[in-house]
Amino acid sequence: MSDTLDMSGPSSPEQQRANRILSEPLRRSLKRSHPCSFSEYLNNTNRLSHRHSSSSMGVRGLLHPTAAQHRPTQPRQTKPRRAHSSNIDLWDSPSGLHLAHAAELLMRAGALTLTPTPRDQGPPGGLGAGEAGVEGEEMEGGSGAEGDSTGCVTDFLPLLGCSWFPLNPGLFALMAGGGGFLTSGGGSMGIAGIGEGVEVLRGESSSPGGGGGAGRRKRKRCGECVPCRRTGNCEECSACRNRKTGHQICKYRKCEQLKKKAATGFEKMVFPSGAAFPWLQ
DNA sequence: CTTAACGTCCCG
DNA sequence: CGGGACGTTAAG
Ligand SMILES: [Zn+2]
Ligand SMILES: [Zn+2]
Repeated sequence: MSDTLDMSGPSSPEQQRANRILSEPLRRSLKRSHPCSFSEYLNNTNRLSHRHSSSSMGVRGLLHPTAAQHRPTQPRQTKPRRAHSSNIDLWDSPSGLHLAHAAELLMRAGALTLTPTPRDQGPPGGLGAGEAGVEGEEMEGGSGAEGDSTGCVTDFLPLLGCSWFPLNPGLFALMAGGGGFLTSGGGSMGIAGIGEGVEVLRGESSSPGGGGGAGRRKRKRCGECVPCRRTGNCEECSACRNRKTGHQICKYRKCEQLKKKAATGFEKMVFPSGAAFPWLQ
């Protein structure tokens, strides 16, 4: 598996982590969809379209917004909240397309074709070894830093040339959701930057606030922004004061990235044109 | 197990 | 909308 895929030595823990991220979820998903999964896949897709009606939860406010949301009975504290989130993560897609396989394929293709992201960053471990002085937490803006990324842009579209694959720009977009950027080049597209696309995909596509569920993964602090680099709790802010019940990190240590609302794969992608969905225009 | 902290609900 | 509470995830 790693014959052709040689990342010039996984010396940095980061790369190892990335490796894991790529392979672990992949494994999982493959397992989920069995060897001879095709029929099953289709079946599941159909099944899923019926909205896993008997999910442990998640139906909460979906049906019977009134009946299901009967919380007024108790002032609170009775915690009739989610009836526990033993929810099995179901891979569903908003558009009805089952992305699990698409994800695997694309990620695979991406991993094999694209060179690993040039810019490495270490959120957890790279905390001290990071470049001190960068301090620019707003490294989000993708437009403008295209110069180097072009290096790892590859047209693997023909590579995938499978007719069965529901090729839809949206899918690509989703793939790139992990923080990558889509670059369109005269008919062909490429994805620059391999992120945690898989995670993004599995991260509950249902409306987050709509009572979808609790499937979303927790984001981790970037470890680069100023607050992240801060050490020690101030013990004075509200978060510090009521840590017992608040379960929140000190306000002065809250990662800048995490302060922003979690973006879904859809919202995350940005095109050179600046439009989120150019093909929809 | 325990601890740290993210996500989300919920109320003011 | 902001802050608090809580469930939950993730790491030790
Ligand atoms: Zn504090
Ligand atoms: Zn940060």
